[in-house]
Amino acid sequence: MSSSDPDTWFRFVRAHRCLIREIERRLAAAGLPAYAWYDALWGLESGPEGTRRMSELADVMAIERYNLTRLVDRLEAEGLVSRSRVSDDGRGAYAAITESGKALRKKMWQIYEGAVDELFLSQFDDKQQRFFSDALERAASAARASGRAG
Amino acid sequence: MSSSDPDTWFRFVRAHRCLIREIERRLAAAGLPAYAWYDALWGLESGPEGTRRMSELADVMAIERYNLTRLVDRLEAEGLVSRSRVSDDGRGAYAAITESGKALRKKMWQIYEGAVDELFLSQFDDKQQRFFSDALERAASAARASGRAG
DNA sequence: CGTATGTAGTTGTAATTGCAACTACATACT
DNA sequence: AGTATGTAGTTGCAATTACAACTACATACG
Repeated sequence: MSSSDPDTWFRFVRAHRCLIREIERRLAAAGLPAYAWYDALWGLESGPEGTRRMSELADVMAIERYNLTRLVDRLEAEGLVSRSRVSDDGRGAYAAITESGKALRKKMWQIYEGAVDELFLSQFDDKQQRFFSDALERAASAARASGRAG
Repeated sequence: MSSSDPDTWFRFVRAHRCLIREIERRLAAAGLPAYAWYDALWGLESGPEGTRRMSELADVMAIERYNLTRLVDRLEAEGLVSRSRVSDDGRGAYAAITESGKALRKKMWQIYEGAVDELFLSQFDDKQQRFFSDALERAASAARASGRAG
């Protein structure tokens, strides 16, 4: 059964927009950069040695590679990230988070986590959160799988 | 309680991105316009007489007004929407969906609904969906309220 | 009435994102 | 080795989105 009540979907989309917007607002109010930067910094810091291949990072962040190229350009220009070559694959590039990048991420996290707790996580109890979390992960894989298949 | 496990949040964001990406991919594959157009068309069609004030539509869609202006410009250029003045408020403008706009929305919905059912709604049973739907709505209002206040 | 302040919508311009094409290298197959 | 095909990453350029400033009108209040 399930299906056929798309209202849950529309609420999902609206909640996402409102939450991101409020998080951006709070970050900006604190003089911090946009959400997307956090995402990239965490994508790196959560990888081995704070380092990932470009394509791997794009995959973790679920964004397109050509967008990542320029995002990393901007982060690198601010000294938050550094690039290097991959030794065994002449095509490849690594991005690594710098100390300065780690410090910024931490600072952003103070604002970001507060907003997520207050506005989002507080709506669920632990059990609901676990269920929800798994369902979302299934949805994401289904979407990825469908995209790869055609 | 709850809180302090932001993983659910990150899965939420990733699921949103993957799903939107896959929906866009399917729409493009069917030669149809982007997701944002659907959103605006439905925002209008779901209003009284298929009409809304610009600011009301922006609010329903949870996007910024200055972005809506140009989105409606594009829709109007394609004959999907028409604009008119508000009689009792000289500042205001209405947007209304046209027959051609309704037809396109319907066509897009065939693709869109299929993707939402298959990839998203199928992850929940009815009860979970109801709970989840309510929690998302609470989160969205909390975010909006917080934005208006501080 | 006349001025101050607020709201609706738009516009100029900068930043970001999306698409298609490109370079450089890797892998597979002859 | 030599050619064909695939992958990683980047770049040019068009489309979209974000921010700040603006026009036009409304509302409040002297």
